[in-house]
Amino acid sequence: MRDKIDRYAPDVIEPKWQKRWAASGLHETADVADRPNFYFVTMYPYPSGELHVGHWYAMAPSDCAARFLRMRGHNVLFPMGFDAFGLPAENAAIKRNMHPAAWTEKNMAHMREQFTMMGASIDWRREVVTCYPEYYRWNQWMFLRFLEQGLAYRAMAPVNWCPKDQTVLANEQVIGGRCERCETPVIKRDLEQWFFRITRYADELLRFEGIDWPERVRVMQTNWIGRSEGAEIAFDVHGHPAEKIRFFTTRPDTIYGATFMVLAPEHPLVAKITTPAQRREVDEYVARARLMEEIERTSAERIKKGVSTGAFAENAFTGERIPVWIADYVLSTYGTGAIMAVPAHDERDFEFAKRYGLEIREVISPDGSEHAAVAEPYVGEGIMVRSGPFTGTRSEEGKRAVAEEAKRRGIGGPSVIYRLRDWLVSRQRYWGTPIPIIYCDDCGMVPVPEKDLPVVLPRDAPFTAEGGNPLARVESFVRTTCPSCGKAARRETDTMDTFVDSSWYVYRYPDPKIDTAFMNEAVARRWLPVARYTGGIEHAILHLLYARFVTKALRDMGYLWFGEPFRHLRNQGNIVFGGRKMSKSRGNVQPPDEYVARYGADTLRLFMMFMGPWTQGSDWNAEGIEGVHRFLNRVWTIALSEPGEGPRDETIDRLLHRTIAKVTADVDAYHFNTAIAAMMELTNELQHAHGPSRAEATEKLLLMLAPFAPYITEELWERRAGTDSIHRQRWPAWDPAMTTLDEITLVVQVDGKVRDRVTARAGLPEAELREIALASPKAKVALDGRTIDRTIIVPDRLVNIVTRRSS
RNA sequence: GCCGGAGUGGUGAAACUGGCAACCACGCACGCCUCAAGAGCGUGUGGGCGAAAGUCCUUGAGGGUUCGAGUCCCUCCUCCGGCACCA
Repeated sequence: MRDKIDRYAPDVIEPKWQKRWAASGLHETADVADRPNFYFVTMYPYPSGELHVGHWYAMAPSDCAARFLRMRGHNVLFPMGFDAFGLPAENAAIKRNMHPAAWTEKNMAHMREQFTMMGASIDWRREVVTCYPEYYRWNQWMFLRFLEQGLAYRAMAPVNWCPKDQTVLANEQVIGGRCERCETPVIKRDLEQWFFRITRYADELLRFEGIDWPERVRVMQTNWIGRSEGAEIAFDVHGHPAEKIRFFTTRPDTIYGATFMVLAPEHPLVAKITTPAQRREVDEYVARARLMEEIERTSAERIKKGVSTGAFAENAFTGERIPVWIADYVLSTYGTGAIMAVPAHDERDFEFAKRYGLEIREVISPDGSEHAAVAEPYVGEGIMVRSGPFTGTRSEEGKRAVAEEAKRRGIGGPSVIYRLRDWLVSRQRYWGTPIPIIYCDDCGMVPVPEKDLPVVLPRDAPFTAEGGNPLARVESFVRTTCPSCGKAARRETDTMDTFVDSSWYVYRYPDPKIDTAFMNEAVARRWLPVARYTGGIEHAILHLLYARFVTKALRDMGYLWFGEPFRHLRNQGNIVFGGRKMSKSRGNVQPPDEYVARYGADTLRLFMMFMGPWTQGSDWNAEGIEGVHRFLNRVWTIALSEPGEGPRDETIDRLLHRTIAKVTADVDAYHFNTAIAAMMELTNELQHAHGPSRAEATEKLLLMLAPFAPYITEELWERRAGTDSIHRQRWPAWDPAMTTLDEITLVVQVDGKVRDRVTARAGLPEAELREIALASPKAKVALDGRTIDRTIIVPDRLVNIVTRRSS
């Protein structure tokens, strides 16, 4: 029998089924079905050229879960697309003299083939490609809506600037303070930039009610938003009656210890209040701070240096004149860019005061008594001392009381600030969505009228190594007429951050072709919001936060009926190779194709899932791939051999039910590795089984394996004369009564040490278990000379005989 | 420094609400099959002592709770990830 079976040949059967599935439309999802709809999305990739092992690790298990949900009775939409705008395409244009569009198209074509090779059950009719005008016109449409709502605005902002390439860089293009391309240290430059007002949603973004997201991601977003409660207070500046220095503090209870103030070097008041005597020193310091910003300024433990402005402010609570300094440890981008410095109760202020001989005055005491000297800052809470009318007040109460007093006096009050800053969305780059704005000398800034959308990216642009934005040099693009007055005007040449594209793409999948709205609401109502979203943990903050923000904004404008895009989120860990996360830009990608050629896609899929827990990630090491390949070979042989004659085998039947229950629970929980281990165990047992139990178990094994290894199971299903595609079958059912063992191994312990193991029938009463244990000869030996105190019985598991200590 | 996550055989790893530590694999060793190689199949494989039966030890370190701890509590160490002068 056995020798008639042909060899398992993935190189033959995989292409065969690729063709057949494409021809039969197996992966096309209907919007209306006799089963409930389920929207399952895996983060789309950047079309970097080819799918590497990291992409497989993201996709293969997700595809398995999508297929599983189909067999479990859902109508699953599992779409795919490409995050097709972005800088690497532009760099490729410069390096290889190839247009970004052509480079991107070539990469997408190759990657689509690779997805097909993988066996991913993608409905390609719904593909979304963000660099097509049909897509990005809706970025532009949204931009205009945001503008109307005050959610998009233009402001001067410091941005990352590479002096050699003469271009602005995105944050992600700044690596260790240097330009990713030429490694020149990056400096800050002030430029007019476009922002999305994400801070308007800061509070709502802190709430995660009703969504099932990993704790880790919620914590990361919460920290990123960084809510702080405290007070905002303003002090007068001596000799400048029109100016006040506003500052934020989380410790208003320490205000009587504010012996000086510090402004960020970029603070607008610096130029106004600096005294002539200090001007030169201040100017030099400010210039230096700007130049060194990225590399030095952010380095962790540097010495705090600053200079005096020569000006004085008045501490409104003590009435004292206090000097105003500038120092780069105060950030212009956080709070108001100014602080009251309380050296006795803040480590940074303490260090600064020590260095420059500024007064250090204790105002919070752990025990309520005053201390003469402050050897080191006390940052905890305590009782206010030397604090005028507040002396004797506890910190918590003092915080509130001081803030209230400031409010009463009209100089401030309680306040909440966030670390989160508005989202800078403009990029001085070609390969992105043009921002739909026109500048007219007479009318000023004019939005492009909706009827004129999309503002199409011109194909021809000068791509040169000198850098700068190629779009700004395309005269035919820049020159236009004012929509408002008709006179000659200039277009905005900045393009949008690609995170804008990805913040709403999941709303496009249900009908990517609709050209009257960003989303086909009638169709989308059947799918949205996303029931399951999977992707890399590296997107925990940026993409996932932006998508939440855009969703809330669209909801408030009446375009969406929900405020959270992703109901359920799970992140796979990273595939690490050579000590770093695998990615094209890091140059450490491992191509999957050679493994596919050698073992087939099913083996590689299975191996990806077998390596370890999916959410944990893994170091890439292909050594174990042989094991899963052997497993598929065994399945092949078993499925094509005759089961033989024999009676039903209850042990096999029970194992089968147990396996179905385990695999079901495991796939649901993304525990692919243990699901595969369970199927391997079943397979190992089936090799020695015969008769109807084996026949039934083999068929159900194939069904369970189908989401993991879609090709081999489809081929075997066909050869075993199964009807239709295996991928249209229902997931096997199990009987809970059959998931228990009929025979158990009872562990007999004496004083917690294992002394014997006895085979017994399952479900015996405690009294009987005790008798069995006491009858064990080995237990008797161990019990010799001891008095039994009590016995602990865990049904079907263990009996522990506890003896009394004899002395 | 702060916030997460994790430390288990030679390796990847498993272990439900505390109940047989190491499932399933890789690798290795020996055997079967073969002219041979590969593939396939079988047996063994945490460590110590022992010829064996057996026996003691073992989940980063140390303490604790418990009849019983990889799992719970305390202290500490190491690694990975994120944030990092955030007022």
